[in-house]
Amino acid sequence: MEAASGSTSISSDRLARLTGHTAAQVRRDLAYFGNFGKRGVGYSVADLSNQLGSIVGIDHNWNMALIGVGNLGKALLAYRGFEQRGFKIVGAYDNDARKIGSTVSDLTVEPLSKLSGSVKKLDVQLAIIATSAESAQEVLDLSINCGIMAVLNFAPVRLTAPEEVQIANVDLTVEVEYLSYWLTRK
Amino acid sequence: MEAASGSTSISSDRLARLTGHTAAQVRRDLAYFGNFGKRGVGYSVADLSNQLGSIVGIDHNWNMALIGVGNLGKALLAYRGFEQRGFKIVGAYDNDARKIGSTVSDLTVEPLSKLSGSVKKLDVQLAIIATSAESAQEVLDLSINCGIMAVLNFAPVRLTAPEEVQIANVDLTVEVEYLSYWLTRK
DNA sequence: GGGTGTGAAACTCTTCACAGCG
DNA sequence: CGCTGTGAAGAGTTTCACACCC
Repeated sequence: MEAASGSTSISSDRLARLTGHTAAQVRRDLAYFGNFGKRGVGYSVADLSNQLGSIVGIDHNWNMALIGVGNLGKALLAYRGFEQRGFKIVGAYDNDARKIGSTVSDLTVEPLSKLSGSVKKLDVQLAIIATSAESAQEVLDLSINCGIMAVLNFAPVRLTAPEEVQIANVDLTVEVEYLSYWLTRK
Repeated sequence: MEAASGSTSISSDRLARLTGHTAAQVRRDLAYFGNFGKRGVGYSVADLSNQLGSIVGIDHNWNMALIGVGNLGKALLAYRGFEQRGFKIVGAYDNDARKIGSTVSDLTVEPLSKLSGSVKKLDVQLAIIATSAESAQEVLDLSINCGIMAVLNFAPVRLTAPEEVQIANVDLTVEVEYLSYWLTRK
C-alpha cells in the first residue's frame, strides 16, 4: 500500500483521494474515453498523461491574446498555470497610452488596433478579456471581427455574441457567495 | 410588452433572458425560497432584491482578509464586485518586506504576523489566499489558527484543511480547458 | 487479492405543460 | 388573459455493487 511516488501505476481510489472525487466517478469518467486501465493494477501514469493530454487538447498548444493590462491582466500574464497546460499568451493589448509600449512578463503591450494583424500573424485562437465592464462588449465585438471564436471573460458583465462564438465567464463573486451561504448556515 | 426599466415588476421570462437561463428554471429556483411572485404579473423587483439579498447574505456584510499582495491580490483589492455584494476586504497581508507598509486601494499592507490580531479586531470571517502555490498551505494553516472558517483559494494547489473549514478553489484553467475542448470539437 | 469496467438503482437537475390565481 | 407555481416526464449524474480480468 501507499506506493512510492515514482510508481508507474495509480489506482482510481488514489486518484479520487487526490482530486476530491469518488473512486467510482473516476473510473466512470476514464472508462468513457476507452479502457486503458488494467484490472488489479490501476492506470498507467504514462498512458493517463498521454490520453488526457490529447483529449483536453494539450497536444494542440493554443495561442491566446490578453486584452486589458490592468492588475488582473498582469496577474494573468504572470500566471504559470496556463503555459503548463498548453495555453500561451502571445500578445497583450490595451488602449491606455501609458501602458502601450511597456513590457509585462516579456510581452510588449500593443494598442488594440494591432490585434487584427496579430491574430493572423501569431495564429491566435482565444482571447482573454480583462478590461473594465464598460469596455468589455466593445472589445468582444472587435475580437470576433478579428476572427476569434472562443473568449474567456473576466469583466463582470454578461456579454452577447453570436451562437458560434463560445464565451466562458469567470465570475469571482460566485465562489464567495457560496462561502457566504455556507457561513450563514453554520 | 418590453416594460419600461422603471417598472416595478419583472417576469420570469424577462429574468431568464437577462440571466441566460430558461423561464422554468427561474421560476423553480425562486419558488424554492417561498412564493413571492404574483400570478399574471411577475416578481416585485423590490421583493426580489430583499429576498435574494437576505438569502445570499448581503444583510450580513462579511469582512475578508486578503493574503498575498501580488498582481492578483492588487486586482482583487481593486475589484468592485465584492463590495457591491456585501463582501469587504478589510485587511491586506504579505510577508514581502518591499510591500509591507505600502498602500493599495486604500489599505496598508501588513505583515502576516498581524493577521491574528486583525481577525479579532476587524471581525474577519473569510480569507482570500492569493499567494504563490508554495506558500498557500502554510498561509491556510495560519488562517485557520486565527479562527477563519471559510477560505477562497486562488493558488493553483489543492489545499488540505479540517472538515469544518470550507475552502472554495478558483481554478482559472478549468474554463480555458473547456474552451479548448470546444475548439477542438469544432 | 486487488482494482477495473459497467449494469442497475438512486438521485439531481432540467424541461414540459398546465391548473389556477390575480 | 398573463404569468406563477408545480406535478410529471425526461435527461443527466452519482453511487452501489459485483462480474471479471490481471
